[in-house]
Amino acid sequence: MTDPLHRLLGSDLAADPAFLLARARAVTSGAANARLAGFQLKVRSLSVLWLASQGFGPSQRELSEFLGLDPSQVVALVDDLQGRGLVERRPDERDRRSRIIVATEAGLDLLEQALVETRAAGDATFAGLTDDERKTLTGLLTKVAFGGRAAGD
Amino acid sequence: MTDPLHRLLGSDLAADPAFLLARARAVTSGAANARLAGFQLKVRSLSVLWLASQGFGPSQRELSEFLGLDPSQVVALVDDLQGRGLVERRPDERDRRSRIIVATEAGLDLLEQALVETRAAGDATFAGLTDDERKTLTGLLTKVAFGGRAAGD
DNA sequence: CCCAGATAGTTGAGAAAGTCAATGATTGGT
DNA sequence: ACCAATCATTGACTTTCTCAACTATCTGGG
Repeated sequence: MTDPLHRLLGSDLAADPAFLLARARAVTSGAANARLAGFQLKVRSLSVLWLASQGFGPSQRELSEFLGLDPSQVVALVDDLQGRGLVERRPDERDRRSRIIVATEAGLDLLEQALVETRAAGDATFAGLTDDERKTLTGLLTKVAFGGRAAGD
Repeated sequence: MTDPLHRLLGSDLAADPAFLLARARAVTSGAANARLAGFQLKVRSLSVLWLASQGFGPSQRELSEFLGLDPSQVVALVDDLQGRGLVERRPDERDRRSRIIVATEAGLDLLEQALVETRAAGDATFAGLTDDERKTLTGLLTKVAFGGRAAGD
């Protein structure tokens, strides 16, 4: 085996869900980031842009909580996207402390192109799975990622 | 809903496997790290200790590749564990460039205690899943994490 | 109305993690 | 014996994470 991975696949660690999660995430986001590099985006910034483009009008706090990021990280992310004219910070009429993040036309355009790339990256990294398996995987991951607050709850 | 997560669960992002992987990983490793704090360990260092304790005698390069880390990160990890007397760097008789990492008695003791904690953390974070679902999840994750080089190949 | 306490966003500092190039020792092939 | 490749290590540098502070604003109780 020129492949040192093979040997350690028999370890108990290799069967640990937390470890597998970490490695799978590294693989997928690495691949996605590589494909997004041309757009000056990463999965992080793309996620913000994406959420800003579907009519939800998320506040920064909502982004922070949904993405699992510190509020200050969201500030940096939005600063960057706004500086490039991809999103806007709009006032929230109900709460003047809050800012609503919404994608601009340019943001929507870029998003559309970027999603083509990430879908390609996803197809590559999930190539070993059938369509059914992918659905199963996303279902299970949703439960883990949102502590049971899945669609059915 | 006091819970802002709920609203954004309907977004396309919420159905994206790469995003779910990132969030699920953040949840699980966050919980595990919290439980490991008392041992001055994190999932990273525990993984090294674990792999060093099962008779595989991994070299640092193997650790680096298996864990998906830069070799220099492994140096730091092993330095720390070795400095605390939990692992040793042994010469590889076949290749004197290489160092074999193996857990000490103290390392094995600590590992045993630490694994109790991580199992508890795992039970908590995967509480929403049945045993069958957990098996399915680890199977699918293995394929993603190791690009198809799973047990059966 | 006014106050107290909580919350949204922002800033800045410091720790941890990730990336990359260079180096010395060693290996294997020719 | 030589040369390219490999392993571990170091150091520099960037990115990401985590926290504490601060301002502006909201909410609920008197």
